[in-house]
Amino acid sequence: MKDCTNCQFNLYAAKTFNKEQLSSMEDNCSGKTFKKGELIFKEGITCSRVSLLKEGLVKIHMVGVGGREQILKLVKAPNYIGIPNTVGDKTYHYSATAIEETQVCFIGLDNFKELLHLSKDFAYNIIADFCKNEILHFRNCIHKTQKQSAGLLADALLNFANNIYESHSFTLPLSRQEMADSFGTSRENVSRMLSEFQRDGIIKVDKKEISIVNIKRLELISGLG
DNA sequence: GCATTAACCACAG
DNA sequence: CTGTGGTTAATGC
Repeated sequence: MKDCTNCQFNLYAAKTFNKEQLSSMEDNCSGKTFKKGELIFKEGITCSRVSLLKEGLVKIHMVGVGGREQILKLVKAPNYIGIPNTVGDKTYHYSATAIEETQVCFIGLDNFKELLHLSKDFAYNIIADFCKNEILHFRNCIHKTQKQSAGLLADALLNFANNIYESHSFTLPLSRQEMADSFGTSRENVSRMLSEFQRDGIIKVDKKEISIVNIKRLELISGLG
């Protein structure tokens, strides 16, 4: 029934697996589709598996000070989500929610470990991914503490345009509140800034439809902070 | 002082 | 859930 041969994770990280190893993977993974807004895993519960994001877009979020929600990052398929929760106390330290129709494949922890032992390339790819992520997080950390909200909003819009949708026009998958939760401002501020960007001819906004008119200006705002 | 930035509140679609 | 307007507090010329 299941066939992991053409799973993008084989191409992405584990293309060295042989037939037997693949069939072990096939026996031990299970796929599930999540609709926009559906929770994939929740902060606080026990973690016993790794999630492979095969299709879609997910927000990684965590409850912060005073119950305030913080969106840490968006993850686009194909990617792993939740591996850091599989070590130590094996508890999810953050939640993942689908913000677009999303397909996830779960693989049991023991099986995952076995695969790590089986393939150096597989293991190395995961480490490489983590390294990239940590550096990204350092950069993000600096931005969030040193930039003011207009710069952060510009960053967010550029991220959608350049990395997530690879287009100057896109539909925001997040509400204004969620945008605010991404970089620690108020939803009012996000509304206002989007209006201002539009007024200044930098973007065009129609509800959640965004198109970037003047990307140079946006980059300038992002750079100025 | 005066300007800027942003949070909080209230109210209208 | 959004967009606006008023108000207030903090910070920096």
